[in-house]
Amino acid sequence: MNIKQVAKKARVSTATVSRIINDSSLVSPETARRVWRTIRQLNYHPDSQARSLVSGRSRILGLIISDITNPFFPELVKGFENLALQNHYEVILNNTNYDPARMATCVRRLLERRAEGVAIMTSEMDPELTDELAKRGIPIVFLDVGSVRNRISNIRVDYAQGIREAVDHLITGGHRRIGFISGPMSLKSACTRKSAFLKCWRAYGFAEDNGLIVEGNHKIDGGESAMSRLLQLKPRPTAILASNDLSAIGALGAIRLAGLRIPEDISVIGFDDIDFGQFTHPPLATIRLSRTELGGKAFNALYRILHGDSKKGEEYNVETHFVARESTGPAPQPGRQTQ
Amino acid sequence: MNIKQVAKKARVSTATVSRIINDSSLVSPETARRVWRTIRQLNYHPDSQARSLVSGRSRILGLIISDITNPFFPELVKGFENLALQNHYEVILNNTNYDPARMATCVRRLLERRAEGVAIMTSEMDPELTDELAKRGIPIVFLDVGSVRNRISNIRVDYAQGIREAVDHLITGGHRRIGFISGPMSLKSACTRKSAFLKCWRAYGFAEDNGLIVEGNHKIDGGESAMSRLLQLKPRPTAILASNDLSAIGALGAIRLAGLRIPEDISVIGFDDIDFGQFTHPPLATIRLSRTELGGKAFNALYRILHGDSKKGEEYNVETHFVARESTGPAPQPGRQTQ
DNA sequence: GGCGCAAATGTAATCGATTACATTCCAACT
DNA sequence: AGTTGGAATGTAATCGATTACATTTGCGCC
Repeated sequence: MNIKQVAKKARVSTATVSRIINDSSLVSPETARRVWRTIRQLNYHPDSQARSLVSGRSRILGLIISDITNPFFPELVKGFENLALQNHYEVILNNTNYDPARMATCVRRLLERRAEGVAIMTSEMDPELTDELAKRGIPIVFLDVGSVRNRISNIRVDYAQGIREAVDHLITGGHRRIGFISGPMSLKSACTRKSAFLKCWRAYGFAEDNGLIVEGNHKIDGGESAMSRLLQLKPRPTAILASNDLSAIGALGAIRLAGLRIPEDISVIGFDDIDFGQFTHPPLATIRLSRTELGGKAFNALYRILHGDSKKGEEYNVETHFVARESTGPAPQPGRQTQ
Repeated sequence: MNIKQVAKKARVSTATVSRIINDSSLVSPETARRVWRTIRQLNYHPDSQARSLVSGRSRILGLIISDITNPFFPELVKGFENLALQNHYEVILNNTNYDPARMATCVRRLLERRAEGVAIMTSEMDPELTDELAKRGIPIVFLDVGSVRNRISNIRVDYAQGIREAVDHLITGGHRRIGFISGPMSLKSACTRKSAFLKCWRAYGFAEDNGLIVEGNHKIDGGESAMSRLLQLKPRPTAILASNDLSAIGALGAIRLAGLRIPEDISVIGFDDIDFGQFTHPPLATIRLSRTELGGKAFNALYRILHGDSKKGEEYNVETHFVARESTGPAPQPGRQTQ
């Protein structure tokens, strides 16, 4: 079922069939109709490998993430993929599983498949690997990476905005002792979030009190243990900001386990706005980061480079915003603090 | 950076380079070393499109699912992908978003990419589309589809086993009125689960009481509203089985909202064993369906067909098992039922 | 020394498309 | 009538690999 068989059956040359598949404008309408009928009859599907071999365009994009089972990523993938498919690109999804060696494998495979562009959101990125890609002129878009090398585009996440809104909200509610549960410091994105928090913190003139910042692991159990450490502080923090929603959900559990009430005793705010946050008890206030938008912007960045509408190395921006839900309330009166 | 340039630089023919890339046994070790050095120097990566064009093997597998943002799927994808990558296959992931038209697009794209095999776990599968694939001899594996046409392999999920274990557990605890929150009846998998429950139900000699079976939507909000309907029954059910964990989590919320305690007033059991279930309050008992295993078996089924180790149309099996957690307990004494 | 054989390597056809260039055909214009 | 031009279509080179078949080389043996 190749182009020759179609050409033969329709009594035209392969060139004509090819023209019809790609752009019928150079072919008489009558011939086009006849050939289309043959194509349908034979159920012909052009071989994209052959097409891209000669055209030099694979119509494949790579998307490299850490781990699809991390609830942060599915929406991002969906946002990227939907746009890609609409624009007739195929997406090859790569999970590095937080393993640098696997990352190298991913890049090699994308090179062999002749991917036209690559979007990357992982911590374990060896600069040599990006050079591999860059050397071949393959556009790269990083998502949420602090410092970006020359000629590599970046989608910045404006953490500061959302954090400012959240802290404003807490301060308006009378909170002054705010704890922070960070992600694992081995993860670049966790560091970025922590330093955005710290920066906001200092901007409010608060002293940097290390006891109020504890490290979790961006998972629920890490949030639980981080929170139980925070609960031992005296005076206890009246509000908690977590580096992601999973940590915050863990914190909810630890607080409840300690016999305290949310938000009467402690307010909790997460980060990301994963779906589950709406259904925790109480529903989790959070800072929304639209991952669909993040994925979509990553695709657009690549698309614009591939179509010459923009240069490599541009910066894009995704905003974050505070989402109020029932897990925050006014600070408890100092005297009434239980325990 | 193609094979010719490597051949030229290493002063050998392209055939020799090709042999070295694929299987050096026909080449003198000395030449092989020299050519490998050149390959590394030039940073040559063979073009997989060209390779598969002539070899007739794309080393691409398709994986078609409904929606990656549904927490059921990420682990399945991971299980499939990990094995595929280990065996040097590339995976093209397709989300149909529950849209039959999009499903058709997915299949067409996989045909054009000359995928060597396709694994499918969706409801919206038009038999014409599978025929398209089957006609071209592309092996297909369905995951968890009730009735399967000839020459199509199937990974069966043994729902009965897990449900039996769960119901046994409840009955041992004295429960006799057990409600069931089903998924949307528009989804084939939801129907399969419901009928497995009903079958088990009848096997225990219980009368089929339609009031005890209400339809949710496999999401949290649907579980909430289904549960609040179940709470209006008199006498109220003392235990609930849900068609998936999200529905069960919704049920937990509705029960708490009604001022009842879990498990003292009502026991709840979910289905799937998603990660979140461990962190609900109380932790959610569930019926575990290993999605990693499901994905892995799907790959193995395809792999064995592609390597001639098995025929098309074989059946595989994935077990399900009850996982006890704190959301179940003994049935409340009839007299002591509140409200 | 010549023959045969195996190991090492090369030559060229091939996969299925695209596309530059060539050809054919017919209408319009001088 | 002859020339021109453009529309429609065809011919054949090309993309980057693999591989059947051909060739070269070197060694052992009689």
